[in-house]
Amino acid sequence: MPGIATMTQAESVEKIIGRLRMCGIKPTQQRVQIATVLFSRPQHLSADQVLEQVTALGERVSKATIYNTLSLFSRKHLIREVIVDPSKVFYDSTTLPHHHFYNIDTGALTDLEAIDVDLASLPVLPPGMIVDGVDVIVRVRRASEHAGD
Amino acid sequence: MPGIATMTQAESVEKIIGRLRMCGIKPTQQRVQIATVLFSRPQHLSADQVLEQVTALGERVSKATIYNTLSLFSRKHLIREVIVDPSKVFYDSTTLPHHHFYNIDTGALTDLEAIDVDLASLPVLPPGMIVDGVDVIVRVRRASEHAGD
DNA sequence: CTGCTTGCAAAGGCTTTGCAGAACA
DNA sequence: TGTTCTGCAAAGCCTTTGCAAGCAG
Repeated sequence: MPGIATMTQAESVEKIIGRLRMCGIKPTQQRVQIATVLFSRPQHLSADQVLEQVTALGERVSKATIYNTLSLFSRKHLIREVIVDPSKVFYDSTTLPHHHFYNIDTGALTDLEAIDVDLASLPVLPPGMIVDGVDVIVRVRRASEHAGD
Repeated sequence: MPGIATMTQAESVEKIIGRLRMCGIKPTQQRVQIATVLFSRPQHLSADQVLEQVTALGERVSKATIYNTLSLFSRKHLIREVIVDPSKVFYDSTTLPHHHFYNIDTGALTDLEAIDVDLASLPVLPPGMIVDGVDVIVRVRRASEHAGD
């Protein structure tokens, strides 16, 4: 165990393993490391940032595995993909329903829980279709920013 | 003027030029062609689809120009970028406020106007920040679809 | 005419893939 | 021990960029 292990709740490794198993995910070493980073606290991370943080923990996981694992976790609803920009996919470690602020200027993504989306007013879905999720992204920017070029 | 000009309201070319000028966009031939495609009816098109439709009109516009122009139009708020998937950016020719259904299975994007987003409940924004836009994407899929792998 | 635009093709960034070796049950 | 996962590197896709030639006002 690396010396910096105490920087996150490394002691909850067992909990993380349980969580993975509960979702039908085989808890390999890399997956546990990635999950440890994701669940150390609620946050939004890009694939690259996940890689950086795993590396910062003194572990080595390949980029391919990062992508595969994040994709697997999303598919299993362990985390949620938040798409704010064509080339900026974040993985949100909080699966509780909430929405997001996206700061266009800085690229920062923050949580937003006080917004109401009236799902009751949804039109009737085509037969056999179900709602998989609702994403609300409030894009904000500096007021003084130039809107055009 | 190509013979297929009547397939869309080619007669509104002047209106389109006016619209571009009103937004401070120099109405070049390519831009008018692209705008003609976009505004022929309310729709959501990817860059590639715009290129296809322009080509279908018998015109030739380079891919680079398609990208540059769509980006310019968005920046000038003539159209709106809708990001539903990391590699699926649509350009919405309807700028009236509305939201979207995204069919995960088929990739189809459709309009949705009956949803209420209670913007009044937005938390206070940091000073100097303004809301640039609110995107609501309701992701739907076939009920029988397998959720995991 | 002068500057902005276009087009081509190459470069760029992020993500996926194929296959051999390693790890897990 | 068999299957699944990992890592590397190459390939892939979409988008952006640089530069010379062309169009708009």
